[in-house]
Amino acid sequence: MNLKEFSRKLGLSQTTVSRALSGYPEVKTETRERVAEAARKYGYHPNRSAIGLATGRAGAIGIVFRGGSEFGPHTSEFMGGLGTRLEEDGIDMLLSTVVSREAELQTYRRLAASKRVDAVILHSPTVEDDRIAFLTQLGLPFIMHGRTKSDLPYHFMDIDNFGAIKQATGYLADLGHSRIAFINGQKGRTFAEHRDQGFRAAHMERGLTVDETLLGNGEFTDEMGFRLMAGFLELKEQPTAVIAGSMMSALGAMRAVRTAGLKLGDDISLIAHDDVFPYISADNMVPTVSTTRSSIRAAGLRIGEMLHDIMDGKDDGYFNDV
Amino acid sequence: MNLKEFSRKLGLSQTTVSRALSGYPEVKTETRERVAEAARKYGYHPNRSAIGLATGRAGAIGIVFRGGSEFGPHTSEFMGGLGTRLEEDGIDMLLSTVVSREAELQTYRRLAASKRVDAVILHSPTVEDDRIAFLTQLGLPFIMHGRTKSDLPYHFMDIDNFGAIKQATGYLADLGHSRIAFINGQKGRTFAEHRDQGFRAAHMERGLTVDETLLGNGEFTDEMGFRLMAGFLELKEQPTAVIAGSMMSALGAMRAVRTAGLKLGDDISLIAHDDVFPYISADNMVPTVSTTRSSIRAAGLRIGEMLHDIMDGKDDGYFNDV
DNA sequence: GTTGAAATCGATAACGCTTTCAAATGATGC
DNA sequence: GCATCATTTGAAAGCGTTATCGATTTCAAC
Repeated sequence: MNLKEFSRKLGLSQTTVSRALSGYPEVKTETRERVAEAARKYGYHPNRSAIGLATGRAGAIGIVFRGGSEFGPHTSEFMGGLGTRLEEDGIDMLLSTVVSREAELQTYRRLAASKRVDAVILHSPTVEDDRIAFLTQLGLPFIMHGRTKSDLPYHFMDIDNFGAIKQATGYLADLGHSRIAFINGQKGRTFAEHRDQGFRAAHMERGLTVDETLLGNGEFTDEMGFRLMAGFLELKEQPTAVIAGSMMSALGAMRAVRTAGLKLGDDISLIAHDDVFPYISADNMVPTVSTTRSSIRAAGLRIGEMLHDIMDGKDDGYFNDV
Repeated sequence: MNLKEFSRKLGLSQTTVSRALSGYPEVKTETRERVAEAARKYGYHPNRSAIGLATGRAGAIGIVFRGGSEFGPHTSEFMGGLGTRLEEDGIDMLLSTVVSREAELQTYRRLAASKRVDAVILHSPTVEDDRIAFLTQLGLPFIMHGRTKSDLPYHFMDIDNFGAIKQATGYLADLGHSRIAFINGQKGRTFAEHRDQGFRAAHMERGLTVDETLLGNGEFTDEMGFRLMAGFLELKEQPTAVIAGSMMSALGAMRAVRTAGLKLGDDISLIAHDDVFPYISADNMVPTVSTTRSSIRAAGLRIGEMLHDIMDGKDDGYFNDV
């Protein structure tokens, strides 16, 4: 059923019905209710393509994933939060999977040119992220989940990675640990750099020196956690504590500790910093202090909120931390 | 830039350009190439809303997630595979998150009525799944990932859950185990029922009887794996082997075994059946036999393939296993 | 009663594409 | 050369909305 037919059923013009449905003020309350009622009854929903063509807005936002492998549990949680918020405004989420960074940019270009989305969300930023310049130049609005260095102003939403790791490190140091290992994220990623700085800051504040051999970078996988931890344990001077950057690397690190015949909690203390995983219980880290959870789901909700405002034209006031 | 402007630049009519770009045969090869070249050069991409309006096709498929919590690693892998395939046809994936089954159906109604998607993908089927009837009646094409009981014909894509668990169970039984525990998925889910049948079939073939107290159902979480396993270990007659339905429940089960002071591999054998998780190494299950991986990513690819055909009108021949 | 402003409503022109049908061009056979 | 047919191009009519005006109704105030 289309507007024409639907409005004829109501004995009203298309214009009035359209206005009633879109919440414009110049329609009598009584009329509006009658229209809404009929829409429910007949199950009328305006054709989204037609709306898009007439308004120039797609009513959707885009997210591009690279390799599909970025599609981990962090992402899942994030999407859940984001989707919940966007649902309220009737905005859909368009997903694209892509193989390279080059292809990612091409996708943005396509999405923008074909007007499939009104904005995109960027994730997994690197320290120098060319997407900012690209999208700015393209004129496609975006919000970055995370942060990067940029001369251009841009919207972003980030958590305090620096503070979280600084706090965790400080906690261990205050317990008397002087040899603390750190399994950090991939080198080049902004959050990893920030965490690194937090790690160092905690040391500096206490007059401790950082042993560079106790620092490791890599993906947040079980595998990488194992490899890095195993490496630390082979050092002449083993660490007495370790901070894992995610639940996954913590699992791997635990395995390495076990394999080495050591006991977690007694021989080595472990702190896992991560966002909430509903399907992995923190109890899995039994002899462990798990700190600083910053629900990534909440971040999704918040970005949804920002998106809403940006699409409404309220384009300012978001160039800062949350 | 729109078609009008773009075609003027080329000195051709909109008709010809449109045809050239959409691959219609009645356009000279030379002309087609000239158009393609110019499209690249100027970055012209047809407005998707306009195409949708003119053709009646949305160029997108929809997937609805409930609660956002269904959005686990299985899903991630699946989406990766699916997206890769759809990309080729320029079809996008539309995600919706929703809170209840009722809301899910409403979403399908909206997506269909507003012509936002051409088809949807159903996942996590229950034994009696009302979505089949609903969507059939709605006239919205769909493919179910998994299977359900239904009088109506429907497209689906499933793996051999029965066979996988039967094989795993048989393997353990042939090693001499007679008390095998089974941590299965949620009761009511089709795949869980199929797996249950496989478990029983393996016993039956060998003249073994199934001890119902060694069967457990629940979500595939670490937590649930722990709880069920801990329960099994409190029985007078403990199991000597256990099959975990997923990596997550296996992790929980391992924890329960450790907590009980037992040693995996010596006191208890464990088989984890699951699809490939790129970010959890199977090594984490050290003393474990991990069998039967059926890449869920491949399932995504396959469904993308089916979708392609269905949208092309080749609507038959898919009512069977793959 | 009039009148003028405010509140409602409607006719119609976009929006950017596809597609039908007609026209033009090119090739072929005699 | 010319009729015939195949090949290639174009003009114009939709597709289902929104948005811009203009028209009508309502109603309080004179």
